[in-house]
Amino acid sequence: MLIRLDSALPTPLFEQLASALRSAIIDGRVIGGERLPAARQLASSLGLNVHTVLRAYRLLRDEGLIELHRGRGAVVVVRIGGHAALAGAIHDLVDEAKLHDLPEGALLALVSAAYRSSPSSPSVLRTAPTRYS
Amino acid sequence: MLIRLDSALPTPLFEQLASALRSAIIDGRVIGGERLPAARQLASSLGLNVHTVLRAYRLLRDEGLIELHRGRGAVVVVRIGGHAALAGAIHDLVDEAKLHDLPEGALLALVSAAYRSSPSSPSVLRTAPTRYS
DNA sequence: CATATTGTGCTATTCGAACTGGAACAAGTT
DNA sequence: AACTTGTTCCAGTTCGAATAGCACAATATG
Repeated sequence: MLIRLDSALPTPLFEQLASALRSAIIDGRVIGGERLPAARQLASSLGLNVHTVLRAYRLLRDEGLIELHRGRGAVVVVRIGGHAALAGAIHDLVDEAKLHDLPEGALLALVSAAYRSSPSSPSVLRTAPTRYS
Repeated sequence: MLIRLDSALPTPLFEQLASALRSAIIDGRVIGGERLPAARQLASSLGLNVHTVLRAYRLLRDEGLIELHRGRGAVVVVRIGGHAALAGAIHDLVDEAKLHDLPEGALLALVSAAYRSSPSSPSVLRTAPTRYS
């Protein structure tokens, strides 16, 4: 597993790290049950602070992709059937978006909006209902 | 068009506004050639600063969804064939993600990573190549 | 049992970016 | 000419990321 991090990018380091690991898990390059390196070890390998690595690990744990145990480290969760369908759907969407010359940010925002369409709550209402055009 | 904004959310106001307009365009609820309300007018309607609205407009312009002209306002770009296929691909992906109980942030990060897989550049290399288990 | 390993929790600090806001300006419309 | 509308420059303030150190708890290992 090759991990490239760039502190100059706007994306936080812990997010870059989590993203690399996440993609590896979804793509099946890391098998369920496999153990990730210890946080302190990975931190010194990448020249990062332990907290940064642990934050990435905690993020992946909250997403249900890995498990964290004291003394045991981080272990990839075993998923039945894997994530092939998900990976395929992602690929299809990206292809379609590039056909439309849609930038990354716009695509992400659209996916985000669609994700929240179903169950989420708008919570606080800042403005009164408005109509235009 | 009903627009709900919430300054308490972590998402910036200009992004919330852009997101609402973007979804409306992609979903076809706003037709190509149609004119969006003037920035100052929309700002006072929503209780926002003009900059916030204009930043949302500028964002949509950079994404190729609208055009901005002084004295004329913001006009939705006319797209041949519309965005039906794109909207469908987004819907499919979100469904698949929810089947896997994948949180929104994780989904967005995966899409982002897939988007950059093809042409992007890793630029600066912060760490030496590393291997783990 | 004793020791080392590994994640958890807490507090604090520094740094930079991002968001919001005000005012003047430029280009187009009427 | 007057008005409308987006553009630009500048400033203030808030917020999060990253780092750091330390003590603690649970697990593994000998």
